[in-house]
Amino acid sequence: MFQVRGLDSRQPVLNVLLWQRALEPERGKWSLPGGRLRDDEDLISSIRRQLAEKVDVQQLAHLEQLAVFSAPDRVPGPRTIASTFLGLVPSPATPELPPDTRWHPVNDLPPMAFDHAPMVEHARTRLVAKMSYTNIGFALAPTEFVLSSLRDVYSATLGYQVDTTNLQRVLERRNVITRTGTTARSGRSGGRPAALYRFTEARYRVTDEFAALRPPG
Amino acid sequence: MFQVRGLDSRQPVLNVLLWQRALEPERGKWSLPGGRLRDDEDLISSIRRQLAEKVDVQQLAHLEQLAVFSAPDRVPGPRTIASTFLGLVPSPATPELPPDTRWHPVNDLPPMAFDHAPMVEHARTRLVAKMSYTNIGFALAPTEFVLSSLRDVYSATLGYQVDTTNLQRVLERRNVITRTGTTARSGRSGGRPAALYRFTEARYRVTDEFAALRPPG
DNA sequence: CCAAAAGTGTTATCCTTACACCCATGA
DNA sequence: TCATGGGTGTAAGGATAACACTTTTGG
Repeated sequence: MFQVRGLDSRQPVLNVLLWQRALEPERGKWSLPGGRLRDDEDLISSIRRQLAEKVDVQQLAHLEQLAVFSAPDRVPGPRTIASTFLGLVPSPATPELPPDTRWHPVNDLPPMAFDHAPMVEHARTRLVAKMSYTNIGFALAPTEFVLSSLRDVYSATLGYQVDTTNLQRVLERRNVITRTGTTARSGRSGGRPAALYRFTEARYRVTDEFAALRPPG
Repeated sequence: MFQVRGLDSRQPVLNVLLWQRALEPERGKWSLPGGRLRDDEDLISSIRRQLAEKVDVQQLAHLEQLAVFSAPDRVPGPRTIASTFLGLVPSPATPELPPDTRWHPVNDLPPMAFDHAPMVEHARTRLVAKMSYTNIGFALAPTEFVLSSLRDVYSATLGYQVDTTNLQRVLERRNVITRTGTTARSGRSGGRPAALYRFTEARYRVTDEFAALRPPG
């Protein structure tokens, strides 16, 4: 589960939700949330159930299947196969967390249990790719937002500075974002009030199969 | 497993290898090759083992994980989860097939067992997407080839007519294909002899994250 | 010499980045 | 009226599709 955190600060950062193991093996290391699949549920239902134990699942705006990790010795004990998912939580949400659970910046991960570090890396790669040619940003941004906030969401996720002006035009041309018509109040230090936007659709969609958001330079 | 078949004919076509069920349930319908995972192997090893029973696995140039199908009732009997893979066989290869196994054009599938039809559709979508921004064509094309053959491979896979000239320049600029220096003999009806090419790398590689092969029009 | 197939040159178009400039607001 | 951020205009660059034109071969 990813979320862009610190949208009000100067440097918002993409975070991942981790859970610290209380027992051996790998005690003290951090894990992705998850658990066993029951016989009467499919993987998506299972993941939703697992996550419900950690957070308010209502806040999960997107959930998508990723790779399967199946090395026979990936965890000690009986053979276990991990099917990983990408979950996204919109930015202003602040889910209640159990005490053993914390958000961690993806660029500064703590010691990770088993093969969970490559899992996070893989998930981030998929997310970055999809920011280019889908409207997946809806699942990370607030329902209504100012362009500079959206730019922060994209910058934090992609890992490089995005130009607000061009982001606006690219997303407007693709009809990914829409003006609400209202404007936000200007900050305490003055400045022109910004127009409010929302995502045109609050459902995952491939907006332009061949589109690109290129890094600067 | 996909292969472009009929490269020498006027209209080469993308095919998928299917196997006809001899027993209930779904007797007579066609299945993707596969089988159960053993405790001491990971998914890739397992798939290679399963396929070895159908074809010469040496001819498998690319193998890649796709989606997991996990609906509890997707097959009758005990709960079974299917992890699907995309396998590619280069074009001139003609693997020996068991009698219950046949190549079928992906655009004209026979009655499919269980949820195997959407599996094929999903695999083809992934393949088409990857033709644009990776060198995955190496796994479908002959080791050495003439540009018009490569155009046929791309056309069959993508499902629309590709322009030879532009394909050449796109792939050369990305350094995906290389001239061998030799030329093929011209056909019986005359014509200038064509230069032979090969793929620069015989390993899967993302060549240009933001590249596109757009359909005509 | 002609048909056929391969290969090259050139243009038009589209998308995106970069950046200068204008606009609206609070103090 | 000035600083601050928001918004628009415009130009430049890069990649691709379209297509006319040239080259090389067999009959």
